Amino acid sequence: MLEDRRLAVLRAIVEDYVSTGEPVGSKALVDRHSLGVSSATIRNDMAALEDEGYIAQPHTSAGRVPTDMGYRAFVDRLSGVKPLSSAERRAISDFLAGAVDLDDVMSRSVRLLAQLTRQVALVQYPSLVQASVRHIEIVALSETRLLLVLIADTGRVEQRVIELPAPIPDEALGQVRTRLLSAVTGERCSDLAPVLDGVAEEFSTEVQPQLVVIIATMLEIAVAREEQRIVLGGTANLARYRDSFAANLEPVLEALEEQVVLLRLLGEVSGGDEVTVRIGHENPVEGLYGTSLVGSGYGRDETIVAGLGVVGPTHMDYPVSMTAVRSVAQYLSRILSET
Amino acid sequence: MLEDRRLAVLRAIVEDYVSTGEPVGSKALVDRHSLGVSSATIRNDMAALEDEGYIAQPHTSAGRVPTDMGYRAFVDRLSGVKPLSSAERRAISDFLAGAVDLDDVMSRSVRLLAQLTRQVALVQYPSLVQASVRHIEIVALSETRLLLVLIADTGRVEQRVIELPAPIPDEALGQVRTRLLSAVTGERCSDLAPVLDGVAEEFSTEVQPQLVVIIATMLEIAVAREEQRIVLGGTANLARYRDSFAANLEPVLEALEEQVVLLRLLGEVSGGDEVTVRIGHENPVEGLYGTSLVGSGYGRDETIVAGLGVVGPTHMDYPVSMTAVRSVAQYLSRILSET
DNA sequence: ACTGGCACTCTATGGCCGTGAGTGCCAATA
DNA sequence: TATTGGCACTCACGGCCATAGAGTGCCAGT
Repeated sequence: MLEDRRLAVLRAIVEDYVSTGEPVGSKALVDRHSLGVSSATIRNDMAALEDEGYIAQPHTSAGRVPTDMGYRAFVDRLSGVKPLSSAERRAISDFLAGAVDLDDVMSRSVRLLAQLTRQVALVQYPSLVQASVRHIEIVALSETRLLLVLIADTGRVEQRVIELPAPIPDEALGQVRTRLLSAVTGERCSDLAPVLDGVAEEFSTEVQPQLVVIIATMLEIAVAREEQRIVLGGTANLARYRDSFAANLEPVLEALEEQVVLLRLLGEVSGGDEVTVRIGHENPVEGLYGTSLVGSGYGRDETIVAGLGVVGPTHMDYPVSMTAVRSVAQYLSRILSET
Repeated sequence: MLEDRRLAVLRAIVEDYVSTGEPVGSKALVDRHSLGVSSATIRNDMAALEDEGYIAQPHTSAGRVPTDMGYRAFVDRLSGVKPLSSAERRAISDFLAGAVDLDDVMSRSVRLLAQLTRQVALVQYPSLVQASVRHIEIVALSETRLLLVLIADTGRVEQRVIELPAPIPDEALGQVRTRLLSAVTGERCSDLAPVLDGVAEEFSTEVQPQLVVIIATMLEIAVAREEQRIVLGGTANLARYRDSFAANLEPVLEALEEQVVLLRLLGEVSGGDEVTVRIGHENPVEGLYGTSLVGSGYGRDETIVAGLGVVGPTHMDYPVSMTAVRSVAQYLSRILSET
């Protein structure tokens, strides 16, 4: 009973602070929410909440502001599911309509997510690690240059130009192509190493050095996860904030430029298909202590292949962000599985 | 003589304002530069410069600030060539070292440019319009799905998945592939339409509908596809400014997210291999009235294929930006031509 | 357990004023 | 004629003070 109201107060504080951006006092609280008690009672509750670490005051005689711990409690126990509005449904179906290309899907997704949440959106390209090889293609560009193309069943296409140590005759290249194609088609990208082991030895010693380079490059493309690309959108939304958050955007923008950092962040919140939230100091990156990350994994046929999410100030609208992230992740999974 | 000193004063004002960020007064000017005259003389010159529209004062009894017209004069007639420092040379050669892939070259270039100028850098992918076809590849993904890959001699690789109206037999596909390959290899991308005209009619009526789709897609990739990509880097540099420029980043960030806008801007400054500058209101985009764009085209074998540049506040360091842009454009052209 | 009331604390706001940088003008000068 | 020193004037900025108001904590009463 008492606990219940305290949590209701916390929820009200979070909601008010998120919408106004200013510390919220006891009087304003009872005015805006029908809590059924007087401001004095609220004050007692607020004092208790402050003792427990859920809220804090910027200075004496100012309203209260949620702490990271407060947001955490809000997210874990208080925020209800916010259904999508019809406009949002329409936006998503519009987005579904024009999907042609994987690149296209990615850039549309990131724009959609940024628009729905009015925050910075991140979408990671499907990883090759969990994917299977649908096809490979080897094209001779010149005597000593090859183009190697690898097509995964997620629709992702990777290509790499290979510089050969020596020319390779056309008929030998044809044999190599056939042999490699039959070896890797349908295999998991992560399992290519054992499959390709020993293949070079099947061929004459004249083409072995070239073949070694080709196989090495193929493994590099398939396994090296550092190649992961992330698309970013809605950066301008950061500048919309007029509070202290906008005052030091620098570390945030810096973090957003570091692919490595982003991959690490997304990796941490995209373990499953549930929406995960990192709030303020829960972030492993110093520059992001004032921001929160809402993310989720998405996948193909029940397997998580990549992550997506949004980044914004800790005082973001979590319910909106969480439902948007969840929905887009689901739609994206559906599209991938249909392909 | 008189004209000479007035211009020297203008140059000094621009330089001081760029480095300090604050309106510059007559006294500060004579202190920091050895102009050989007293502050009263400078005041007369400044009044004249103001009459002519080169400088302005934010309010009475404040120092002067260059106008867009002042920057324009500075850029056109006053800024000397600033040679690259050894550290900068080293940065560029380091950048040259690890170039493997076209994607890699692009992302390295943009980072390099952002680092050299400490501003937002843009690099446009080489256009296909001026390029020739080095190779095409048609891969059957399933009965009714093809992957079409086009490799240009700029190193750019475009791919597109094609949904066929009906299956196409393997042997027919082989013929189509051979025919198309011989038709387009070595041709200019912009000249593909006449080359491919009538090719469909050479084949049996059963595969004609499919072939039409394939050819249409190829043309789309090669010609119509103005879907030019632009890589962007150094956005965090925008937030480094502590003056009024940082106060409204929003329109700038918005403009930077609009590929269309960026393409238009870059297109305007990358006509030739000379560095071009758009200052403040010279920009066609309202949100960029407070920014300047320094850009240049780069190319392959004397032909301009794309543009690159930097975006920053009008009070940027033009000499630094201009030399950086020029150098990177030259190095990029060299790399492309070597390929 | 809740409420009304009250004293207290601070921040934010606005007016006031002195300071100083910067200007324009003018008479004197080389 | 171009330059200079001098001088009065303007105006943003920072410090200071008083006031207003929002918000708190506490306590006694129900």
